[in-house]
Amino acid sequence: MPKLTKQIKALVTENMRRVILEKSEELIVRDGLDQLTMEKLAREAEISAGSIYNYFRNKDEIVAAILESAFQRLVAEVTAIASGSGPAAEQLRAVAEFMFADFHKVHGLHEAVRHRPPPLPPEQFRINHRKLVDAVASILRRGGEEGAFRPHDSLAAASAVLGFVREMRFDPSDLFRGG
Amino acid sequence: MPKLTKQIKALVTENMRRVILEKSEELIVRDGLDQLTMEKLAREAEISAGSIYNYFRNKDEIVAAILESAFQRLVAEVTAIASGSGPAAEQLRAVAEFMFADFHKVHGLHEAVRHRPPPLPPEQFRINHRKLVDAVASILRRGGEEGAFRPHDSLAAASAVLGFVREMRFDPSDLFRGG
Amino acid sequence: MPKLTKQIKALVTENMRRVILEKSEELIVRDGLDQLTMEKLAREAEISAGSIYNYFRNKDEIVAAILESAFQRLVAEVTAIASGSGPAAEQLRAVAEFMFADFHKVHGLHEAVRHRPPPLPPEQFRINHRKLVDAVASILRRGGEEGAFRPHDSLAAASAVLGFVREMRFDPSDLFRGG
Amino acid sequence: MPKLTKQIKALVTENMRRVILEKSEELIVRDGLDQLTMEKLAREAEISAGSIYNYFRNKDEIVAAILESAFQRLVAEVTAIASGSGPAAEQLRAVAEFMFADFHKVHGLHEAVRHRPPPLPPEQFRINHRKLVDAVASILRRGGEEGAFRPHDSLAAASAVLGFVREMRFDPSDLFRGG
DNA sequence: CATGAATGAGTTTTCATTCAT
DNA sequence: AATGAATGAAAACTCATTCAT
Repeated sequence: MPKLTKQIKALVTENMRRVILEKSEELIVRDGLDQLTMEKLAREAEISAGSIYNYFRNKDEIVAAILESAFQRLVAEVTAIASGSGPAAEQLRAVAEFMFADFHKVHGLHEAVRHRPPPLPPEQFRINHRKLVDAVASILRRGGEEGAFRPHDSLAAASAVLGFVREMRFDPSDLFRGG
Repeated sequence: MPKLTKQIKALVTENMRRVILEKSEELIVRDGLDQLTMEKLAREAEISAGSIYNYFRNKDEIVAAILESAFQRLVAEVTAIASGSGPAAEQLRAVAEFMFADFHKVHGLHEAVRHRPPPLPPEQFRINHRKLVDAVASILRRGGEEGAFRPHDSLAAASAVLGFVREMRFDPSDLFRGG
Repeated sequence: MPKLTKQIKALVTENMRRVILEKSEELIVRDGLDQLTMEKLAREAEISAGSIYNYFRNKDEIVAAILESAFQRLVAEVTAIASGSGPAAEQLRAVAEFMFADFHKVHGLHEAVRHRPPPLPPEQFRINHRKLVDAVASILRRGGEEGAFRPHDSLAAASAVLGFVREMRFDPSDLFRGG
Repeated sequence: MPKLTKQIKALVTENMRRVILEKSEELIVRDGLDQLTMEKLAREAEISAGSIYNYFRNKDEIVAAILESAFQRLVAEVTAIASGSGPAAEQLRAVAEFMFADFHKVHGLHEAVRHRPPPLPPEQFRINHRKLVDAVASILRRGGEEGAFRPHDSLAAASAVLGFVREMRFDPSDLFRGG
């Protein structure tokens, strides 16, 4: 029993953490980081403000966890696409489509958080970002070999692709109108 | 005398505004918008916190002024490059180089401010951003005519270029290493 | 338990609100509204300044609550006297006595607050004030019927009575010395 | 010349003081005491904020001077009426009419100022107020002798009269409608 | 004397975090 | 663990008063 109880407790705890993170992310994406108060988060997660501190040491830890998880989600998805089969051009389109929906959020989160003392561990960010670039680069490289893309520096091109997608969110409606 | 005095005062005032804006920008770029306190700004500008209010109605007005001025600086420079003579490819490189140094700051400012209530007038931002895209697009278009660039949708391509430059700042050191 | 706990909490909360209001009123009456700071009030109520905001949204809400409650107290008492039995002359004396002690405070509060933006809802004030005038007028009317008072316009006379009492506080010691 | 110059200067100074007082009074009556800032007053009096301090030691001194002067105006007028000829009943009506217009202002000022540290010299206020009561009382007394008024305690009655007039301003429109 | 920018103390309000229950 | 009131450290902004020019 004690063992089982412990496991259950761990599950409940993990679930609680997840709920808190999800609500936080939702609120940050919707209203911005500086509009996120512990009270608001507590209300949204349907617990008390004090209880949050049973699951996270402080607010910064929550934000860090969100960033990490959101970025990992993105990296995982893009990596999965890249390691699938099919023509590189198709994969690139798939990546763009997914990122267009999700990258926005992830990078919005990161921007929101870039300048906080202490700056959230940039190392982790670097690693994740590099994985992302690498995944896209691998698609581009393969596309080059397939003859689908012109010769290029695939890392630089990957950055261009990522940057392009990010740029879209500023005003997608204005673009693609010919010119 | 009164006339002269008035002119001098106006100069001093204008200078004070400039100093405050410069210091604010510096601090925001360095530490982020939510780390900018009036006290800190006052210390940096070597005046008292209360004095700032002789030059700006409130904090938001300062931020708005910074954004506007920084963006205008960027737009002005890029537009100047675009309207110069010389091969499009050269101009594009010049734009990229300038933006690589400056865009970072400008867009960092904007990101820092994007989620704040009340959001700085987005209309003005749209207008400036559009000017930027247009300037780059005009270079690309001319480059197309010159045969330097492949056929493309120049507005979309301009976005890609801008996005590319923006992306660089995440980790420029990692890129351009071949691939 | 939760139910009981909730009830107790509600009681404690209500008590806290009452304490805050009482102290505020005391301070306003003693030192005037513009001498009432949240810090001073907190000290007096033996809590922290921040805690007050658990019970009232802001300072204005406190002032409004005080005014409303103080005026209602007065109106209730005077109405009670007026609706009792006994000769009108006696009632009038009772009203005057009570008001002499209390009206001072109530109107002091109102005076203190009359010129503040935003002015507390004047409609509520009008309603309360009218109830007061009506209560006194009813006494006077009955006194007229009883032959205790000369014929008069009872609303106007009620105003005179109220005004008389109010005037007293300026210098009660000087009056009633014959003349 | 020095003598003449000195006189002229004195006149100018006196005029300046008058202007400042008039504007202050105007602003206090219109917006309330706590809305009166030195900057606002300076703007209204068409001088600079700093200059005011050449004519008054500080803000409190201005307020005190206003009160004194306003009250004296009232006392002077009422005393003049009381010492005139004509039936007491007429005089009483004249007093009421004048006060209805002016008392409001004067007492509004006093209320606005009653609770300030240091409390403006209450002694002066007492003296003025007593003069006012006396003037009205003298009318009432003479009216008694003339047989126009019933026998009464004239000091107390004077207070009633003054209070009645003061009361009017709360809601004159509602009164005198019969009852 | 006039000016008006500079000051700095003071005020309201917010919010992450703690802790008694 | 859960709760939610208490705290206290900011933060933005105001304003009477001073003082160099």
